[in-house]
Amino acid sequence: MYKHDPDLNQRIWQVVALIPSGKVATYGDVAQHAGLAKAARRVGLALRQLPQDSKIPWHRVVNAQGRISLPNSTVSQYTQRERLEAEGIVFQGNKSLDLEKFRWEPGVR
DNA sequence: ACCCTGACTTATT
DNA sequence: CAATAAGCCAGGG
Repeated sequence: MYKHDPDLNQRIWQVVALIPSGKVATYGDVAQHAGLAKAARRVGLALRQLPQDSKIPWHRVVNAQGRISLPNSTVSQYTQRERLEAEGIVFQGNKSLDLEKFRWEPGVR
């Protein structure tokens, strides 16, 4: 898609900003939509660089297993789960969510 | 250019 | 379902 990378983070954040409330996307999905098909890890970095006062819904990004990919015992981890549940996302087994049901897919995969 | 790291992923045990 | 191993890609030292 893009031949240049003016700012990879911005592209990634822009994609994340498209995820609607009540839905989630995997790092892989975001990467693909940003034109980085196999660089899911890069997405994680971008989110980590995201300022806390940002309006980007970073909490709507989870891993391919439908689990929060933030290190345990971190505040952000709680924050993410709280926000997701507040949007109607339900966790099963108290740790993973149903991707089949909440995954956001504007295009194909 | 080389090596290590990581909010990842998929396949295998 | 949890633990491992092997891929993958971009950053940073």
